[in-house]
Amino acid sequence: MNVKTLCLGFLAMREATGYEIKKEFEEGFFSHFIEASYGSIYPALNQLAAQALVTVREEEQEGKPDKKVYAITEAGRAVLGKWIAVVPARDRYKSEFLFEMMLQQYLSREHVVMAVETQLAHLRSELENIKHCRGKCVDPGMLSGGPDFVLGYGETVLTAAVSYLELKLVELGVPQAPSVAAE
Amino acid sequence: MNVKTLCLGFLAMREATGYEIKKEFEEGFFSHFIEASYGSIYPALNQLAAQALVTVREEEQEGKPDKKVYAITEAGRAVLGKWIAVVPARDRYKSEFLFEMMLQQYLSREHVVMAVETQLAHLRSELENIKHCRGKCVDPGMLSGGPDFVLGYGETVLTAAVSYLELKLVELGVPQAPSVAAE
DNA sequence: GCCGATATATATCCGTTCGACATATATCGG
DNA sequence: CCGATATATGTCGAACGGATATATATCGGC
Repeated sequence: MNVKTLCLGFLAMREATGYEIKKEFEEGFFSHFIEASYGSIYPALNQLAAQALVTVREEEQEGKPDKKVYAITEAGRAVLGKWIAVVPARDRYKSEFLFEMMLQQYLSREHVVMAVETQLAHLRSELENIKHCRGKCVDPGMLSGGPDFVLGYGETVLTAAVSYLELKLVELGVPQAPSVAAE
Repeated sequence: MNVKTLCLGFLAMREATGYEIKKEFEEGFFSHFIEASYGSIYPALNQLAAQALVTVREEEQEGKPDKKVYAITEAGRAVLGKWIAVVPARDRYKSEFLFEMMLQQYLSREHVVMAVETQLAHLRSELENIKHCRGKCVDPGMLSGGPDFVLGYGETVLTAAVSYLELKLVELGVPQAPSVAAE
């Protein structure tokens, strides 16, 4: 599933600029399971426009740089249906944290504790983000099933991970869960 | 955390060939949170050897291709400690499955059910793999903390995901969980 | 008041990495 | 006997990530 498909999929929900897409891939509904850099988003949008799967509308702004707003076309919606109707590939998961934990014997106890606490902070901030996304989700005529399903999945998995690490911190002899504010 | 570090980290546990490293990244202890292709593993091993962080021993075999067995050096263990003693970066997670679920409205109900069942099969096979790894883990003088911690983390997260999807399948009106043999 | 940091916005560059392919041999099942 | 699978190393092109460049406006701190 390449960046072109990801951008087209996002534009199927609402029109946006390249900058906004990147931001939403970092903070929005898609942030838990999608990653893409400017270096791949901007070329992808150009290609989509060249194939007439999206339209571009240049808007001049005062005090801010001009922007190019991309919107999906009917042809775009049609090919999107084809591009995503494939047997989903295995999830891909990479974790520096677990790699370090695997090689604990090469690290000091202090570093291990720090790494676990860092990971906990990351997981908790993602959980916060999901709650925030749920808040945005209720009012608009939002496609109900999709986001709900996806946010629930993320919430379930992250909550389980947090519980596991909190337990492990106790086993490591760390006083108490330093509350949510320990970012 | 680049492929060079990953290979060095693996070789810190036992000596191996490039082929074996790739296999273990797919099936072994590291498989749940590490990915690397031949196209990056073989060049990485050559670089590690050039820096004298690993040694190479060429072994001729009958009926099989010759192999190059890589083993970490003392210098290698020293730099490994430095390379992994960094604040771990955020986990990276990409999921075609969740992307498709987000865009359910562009898919048929049959496809959604198929996608969920495929995902369930993937998760269950990973869980099986973890159990299998635990089996291998007990007897050798294996570094106890590391693998245990990591396998437990994976087990926790995967189990939570499986439960969530089983529930969603019922909500989708799919008769019954088609047992573990539904790969 | 000015200086640095942050936000908005697009774009390109280089290095890393992936996925597919090439090569070679041996075994196993239909 | 033929194709698939396993062992083993390696390369190549395309995709991709991370950093940087460019331009402007605002906001907070000293």
